[in-house]
Amino acid sequence: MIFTTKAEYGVRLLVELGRQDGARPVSLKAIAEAEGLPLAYLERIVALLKKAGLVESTRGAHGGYRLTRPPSEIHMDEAVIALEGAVAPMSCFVDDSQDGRVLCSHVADDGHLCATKLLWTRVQGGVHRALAQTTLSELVAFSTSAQTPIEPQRPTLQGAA
Amino acid sequence: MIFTTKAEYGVRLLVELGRQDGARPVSLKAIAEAEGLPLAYLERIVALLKKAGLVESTRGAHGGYRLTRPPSEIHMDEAVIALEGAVAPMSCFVDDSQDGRVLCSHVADDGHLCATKLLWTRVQGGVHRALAQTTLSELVAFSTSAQTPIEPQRPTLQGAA
DNA sequence: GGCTTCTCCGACCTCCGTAGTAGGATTAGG
DNA sequence: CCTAATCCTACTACGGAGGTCGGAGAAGCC
Repeated sequence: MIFTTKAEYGVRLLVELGRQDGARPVSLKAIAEAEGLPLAYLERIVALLKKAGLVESTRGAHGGYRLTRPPSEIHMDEAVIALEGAVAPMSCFVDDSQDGRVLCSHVADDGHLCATKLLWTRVQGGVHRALAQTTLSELVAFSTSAQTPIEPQRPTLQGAA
Repeated sequence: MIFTTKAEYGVRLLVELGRQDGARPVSLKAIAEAEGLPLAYLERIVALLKKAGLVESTRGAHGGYRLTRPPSEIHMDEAVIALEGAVAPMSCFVDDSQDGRVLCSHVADDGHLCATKLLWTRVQGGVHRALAQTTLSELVAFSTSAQTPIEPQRPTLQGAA
């Protein structure tokens, strides 16, 4: 169960942008060198972020990329979904949660539902919650060696088991 | 971000075993036919569950597999870890959480930490929590068309955002 | 004892997505 | 007009997912 490097590189790219003040655009080349990532590949990744409206670009000399919003308003669920596509733990997992019914593609041969659907739904909820609770500004602060706590800011009931 | 079919098939296998009373072992062939899964592939998957001590086997005629514990005592984190290996959202993600330090393989070229580590740690926590809160007995109940709520039994503070 | 029915085990295969490259077209400063 | 940058499409290599095959042990049953 892993994300791909698209998510990894894309998030690092966003952090790199978030570290800047945003006055001037930052070129991909600078980011690629700072993070040690392949430039040509980053181009494809940043295109996903642009399509999602998270960054904007300026072409030509002294051009580059800039965040469209302050880092504190960028939640990572948006970013990761833009980079990875829908976050679903299983391929048969279409998001039909809005109508309350839980169905699967291989529905019910002999009268019983696909048991894993319940599990994957909960997992997806957990992932989505973790992503949504994390903002880009937190990652920026964390990366600049500040001691951001791993646990998100919201108090949780359960003792971590 | 998906699990593989190992997790899918393995969980369905466990549910199929949990649906039985556990008095007699169930053959893989019966499970494969009931779930419509390839028998030869299931063999490899159930071996993972056996190695993890979740099922036990009886060889020979009328043999098969059986749960080693009642379904209510089988939490899905154990099962999924047995099936998928460690649940880490990124390949560079080694679990060094016990010593509190958060480090990554590509540590810090120019003085700042790997920003994504914070994010993946939270995601992993969310996944792990969702898995640990779900027991096999819940999945069994769910699959037999009972209306198990998607949200786990624990009351949660946050409104689902 | 010899079937049959199972678990077990390792080697093998195929396909597809990930990760990355190559090469260019377009846009904008200086 | 040259250079620095984004943009865009096609191409490639590699590894793992997903599955198959053939056979070797184990245990019940006649």
